[in-house]
Amino acid sequence: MVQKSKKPPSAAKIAAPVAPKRRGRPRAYEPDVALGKALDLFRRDGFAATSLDDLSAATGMNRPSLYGAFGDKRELYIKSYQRYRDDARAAMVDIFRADAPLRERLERIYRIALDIYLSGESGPRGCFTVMTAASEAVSDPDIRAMVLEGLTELDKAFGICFRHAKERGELPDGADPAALAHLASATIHTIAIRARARVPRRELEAIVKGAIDLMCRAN
Amino acid sequence: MVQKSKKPPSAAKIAAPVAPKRRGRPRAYEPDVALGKALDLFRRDGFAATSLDDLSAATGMNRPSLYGAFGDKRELYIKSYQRYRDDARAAMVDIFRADAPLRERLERIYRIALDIYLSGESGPRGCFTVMTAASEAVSDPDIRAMVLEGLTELDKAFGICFRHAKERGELPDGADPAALAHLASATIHTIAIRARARVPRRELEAIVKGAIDLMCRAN
DNA sequence: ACTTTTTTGTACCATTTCGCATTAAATTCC
DNA sequence: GGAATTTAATGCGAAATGGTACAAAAAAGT
Repeated sequence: MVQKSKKPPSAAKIAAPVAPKRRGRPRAYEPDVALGKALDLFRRDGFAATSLDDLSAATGMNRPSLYGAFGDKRELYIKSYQRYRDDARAAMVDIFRADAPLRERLERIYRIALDIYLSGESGPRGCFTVMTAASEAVSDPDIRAMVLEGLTELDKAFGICFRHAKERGELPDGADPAALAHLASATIHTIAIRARARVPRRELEAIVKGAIDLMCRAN
Repeated sequence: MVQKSKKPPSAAKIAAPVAPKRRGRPRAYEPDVALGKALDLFRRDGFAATSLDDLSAATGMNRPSLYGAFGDKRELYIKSYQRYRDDARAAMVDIFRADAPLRERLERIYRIALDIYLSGESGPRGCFTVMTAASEAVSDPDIRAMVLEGLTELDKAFGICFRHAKERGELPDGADPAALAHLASATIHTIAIRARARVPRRELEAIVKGAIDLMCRAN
């Protein structure tokens, strides 16, 4: 159950990613890259339209291995979503924490977001949080909770951003950081959706620019 | 192939919805209400997770009748989407055309939108355009075109709204109607997504209020 | 060399899914 | 009343789907 139950208890403290000398037949796949492939498929087609055969083919693992490594399809979807969130957070956290002017921070956040949403060999894949909200979230309480967490996490990050900017005098006194944060999230959501409709990057950047102009001049 | 090939050519000009005296066994269903039921299902579960059996049960039509009336599953989905768009347009067009103050128009539009997104017996169903963008739009060009049309139609309606308001002096000279329209659409999208994550109406209304405040005070 | 452990690979099963072929029913036209 | 026409109802069938049983394979321990 525990993520990394590799090392025998007698192992040295230092080594974590060294070869742990597992007992049986070695794995023919790397769990991390396999999960990445699964995520790619789920992001493109969604939960219901992605079959275990598809996943098996994409990961190179046969079905029993898939099942043994990640559990059933739903569990794999959940793990894929967590992986997506981890990646997205890792890509943005530095920018959210950075001590740069508001406009610059927003520009960098949206650039990263567009990179994520527009990537994909067979068309742009959008935002997995939005996709999951649009599909499984209504019927599956656990997944819905994760989605809600993803949405509020973004709201909060933007909220801190705008509160910080207001304290530094980058925004007028009347500015409402919470409302601005919701607008910043809304802009994320709208470009994620439009990306999947294959709106070209140019146009999405124009939408972002308009939104940033409004948010930076808010009163 | 033609939508309404009911009347014999000798029929009177006046009568369109009167009983057309069809030749064979009468239909046991009303196409309009059946399509409405199908739309309900598709909106809740999406294309892939809705089976023909589900549709058959919900509409009361058996599978061959479904097929005969609407074509295969994909065609039924497309017709459902068109129905959704028609309904949504019908619910909003009067407000977009009305000659009321900007703030009031926006408030009314978002109230209608929330009504649509939050309705549904088994949980809120969100916006079908957004759902379709999040699922079939990447892989199906025809559906993608419809989604894109839906997105731009909303942008345009809001655009006219803001341009009108600017001409009437409700917005400062520096205001950018196109950018505001994108923000208004973004607000639609964000509440549609959050609705499916079961964010309560109260919170959605607060988000809408914050957005309206910003849009009406835009400079 | 033999046992133990872990993973792989093949094959299978029950169920679901979509689509259609065929027959039975209900209505109008003659 | 009988032919023609349109729809309903039953049910089939081929394929796909999620999941698992079971034996072979590959490594470490003894």
